Amino acid sequence: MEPTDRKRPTIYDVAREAGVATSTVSRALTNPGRVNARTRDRVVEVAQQLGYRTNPLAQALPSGRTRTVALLVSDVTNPHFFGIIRGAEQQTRAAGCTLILADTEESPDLEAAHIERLSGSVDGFVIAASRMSDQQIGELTDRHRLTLISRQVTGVPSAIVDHEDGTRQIIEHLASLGHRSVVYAAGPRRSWLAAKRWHAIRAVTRKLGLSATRLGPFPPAVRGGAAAADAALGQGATAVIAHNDLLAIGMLRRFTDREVHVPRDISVVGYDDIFGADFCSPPLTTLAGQFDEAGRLAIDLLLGTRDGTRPPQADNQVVLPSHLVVRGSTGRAPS
Amino acid sequence: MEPTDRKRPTIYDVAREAGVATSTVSRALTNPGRVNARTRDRVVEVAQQLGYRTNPLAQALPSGRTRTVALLVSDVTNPHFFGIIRGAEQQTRAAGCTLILADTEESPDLEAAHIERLSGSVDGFVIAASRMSDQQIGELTDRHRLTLISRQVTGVPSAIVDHEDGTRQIIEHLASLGHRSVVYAAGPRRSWLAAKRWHAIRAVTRKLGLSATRLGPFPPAVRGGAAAADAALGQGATAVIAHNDLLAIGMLRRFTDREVHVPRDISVVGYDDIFGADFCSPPLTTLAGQFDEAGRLAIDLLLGTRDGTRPPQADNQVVLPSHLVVRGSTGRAPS
DNA sequence: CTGAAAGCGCTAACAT
DNA sequence: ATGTTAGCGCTTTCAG
Repeated sequence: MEPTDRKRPTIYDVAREAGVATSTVSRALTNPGRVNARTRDRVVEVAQQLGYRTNPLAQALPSGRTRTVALLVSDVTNPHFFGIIRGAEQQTRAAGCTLILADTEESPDLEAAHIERLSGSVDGFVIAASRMSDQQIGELTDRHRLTLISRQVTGVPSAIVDHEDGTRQIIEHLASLGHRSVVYAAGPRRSWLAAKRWHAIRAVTRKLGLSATRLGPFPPAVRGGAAAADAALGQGATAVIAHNDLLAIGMLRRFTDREVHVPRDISVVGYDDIFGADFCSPPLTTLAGQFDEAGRLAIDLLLGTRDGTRPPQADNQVVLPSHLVVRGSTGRAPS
Repeated sequence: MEPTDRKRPTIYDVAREAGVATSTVSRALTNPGRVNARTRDRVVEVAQQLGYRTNPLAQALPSGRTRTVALLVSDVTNPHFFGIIRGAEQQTRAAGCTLILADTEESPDLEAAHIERLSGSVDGFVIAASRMSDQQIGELTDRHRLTLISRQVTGVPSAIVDHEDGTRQIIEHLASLGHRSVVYAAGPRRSWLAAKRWHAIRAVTRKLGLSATRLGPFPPAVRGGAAAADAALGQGATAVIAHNDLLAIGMLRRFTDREVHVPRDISVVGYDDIFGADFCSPPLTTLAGQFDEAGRLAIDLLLGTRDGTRPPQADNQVVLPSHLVVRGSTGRAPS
């Protein structure tokens, strides 16, 4: 009976106890099949009874594989990212890896800084709603493994929720209620999504013979809603599409304050179907998508662990379906 | 001009280029002051121009310091943790460290599993709203560095928001509105907070001559609200204190469905002042606390980086102030 | 199939 | 103040 060592046992301890070389222990533990079944069993058993735990750092140093991935989000307190975070966390864990979460505070520089800092400690990056330019992202790709969420860049794997078809659903819904024009309360200037959404709105409205106006940009947060609401009112809008639910909720509040009745006087639509969209007043009509699935997919794409059940998309740019959830914030256009 | 090496430069490259030993480079970079100012400058400059980045893994292996901490939360999608997560993330970054986020899904076993898995890759753990028993936590403390949020265990550093004084504020508010009895819609059985809150409610109601009833436990989520609301109604309650805002919001919705008018027929109070508490219908009266500060403090306590401006508390058990935010969900007791 | 030995990039005594 | 020299715990050729 040896004295109970305070430190964790290493492969040396296991090797000695099992009467084999450390290399055999290493193989038995990480590469079974390349070692005799009997020896492997012995090693595993000894490791087990010694309470051996592999040291992830020591493992990562020679191999270069850290079994860790980083998820960068532009704002951890934005409920929009919940689904993404949870999905990514689950899938990372399922792959036996660890997730590092970093908040980039809507700043492309902070994004780059985080990547710089973490490179070397992680196997790859998932960037949600990146604020970097296509070029910056392109340069990063040949230096690091990375996948994108809610952003598409040629040659970079990504998972997004279908904004084009979704926008069509929104516009058709408004048109069916008799609205002849829509106003878009835009998100940040650097936001790829904001540009895409506006683009889609223009395309669909044109096709259906509606008119579209863009206002903003506004901060994609509840506090951005007041200015957006006022601007929309100033335009005499009958229907406004907010860049996201946060902004939409902020607008709802402002309308209430100004005694503008939604949806009697004006209809409001958001994007994302975040936590709260169903219990704000009135409940928000919004475009829902499976963001948790996007989080999972992004990890799969990064780790190369996608199961075969899904057909591989061209260029690994996955587009997830979206659907409009109609609630109380949209109604017939005022006559 | 050397060929542009594809791999990152190491201290060996820097040492060679600067004409010093690797140990000097190491010191110059991590322990300036223990090296001649001139040599240090040279080393730093060479490192800079070579684009040298220290490899965190290699640094962690011999030193044992990973400069990484893990934050365990019971549910990443619960807005209650936003502030905590953001605060912890900020403070971790400020200390030059990295934060790992793990979701424990309300399970004490998953908590333990995460700790087991991450031990060795992190310098310590911050556990928010731990579901583990005092004993389990106690055992962990002599194996790992750890601090607690929203939980107190003797001998373990922690940061909590004052629930006792907060509960007093809640009860006095209700009493001032003429309520003579309160119902507590309890959280999970394993929740330390749920026990504490009920304890505080009993103490304060007794002192003020009100009566108190406990219902539940209910899942601390919006979906738990229906059952809680029905139970409260069954008790003929005039005022109900929900375990947290999620549950309170769920109750609000159920009351609306059942055409029970809040606050005319029944008053509702929550805890935490989460995202959404101000725009649900009616807006929720709730106990607010600085959870981002709790997150920051927990990291400080863990890393030993607390600035001296705050007086050290006994046993490092910090209690943050709380205050009641009165909104539309509370009103005079029905007569 | 297994063992010996050389690192991975950095730190930390111990010398000088 | 700086250089020398062992490691940290694990992986991975390369032999056998």
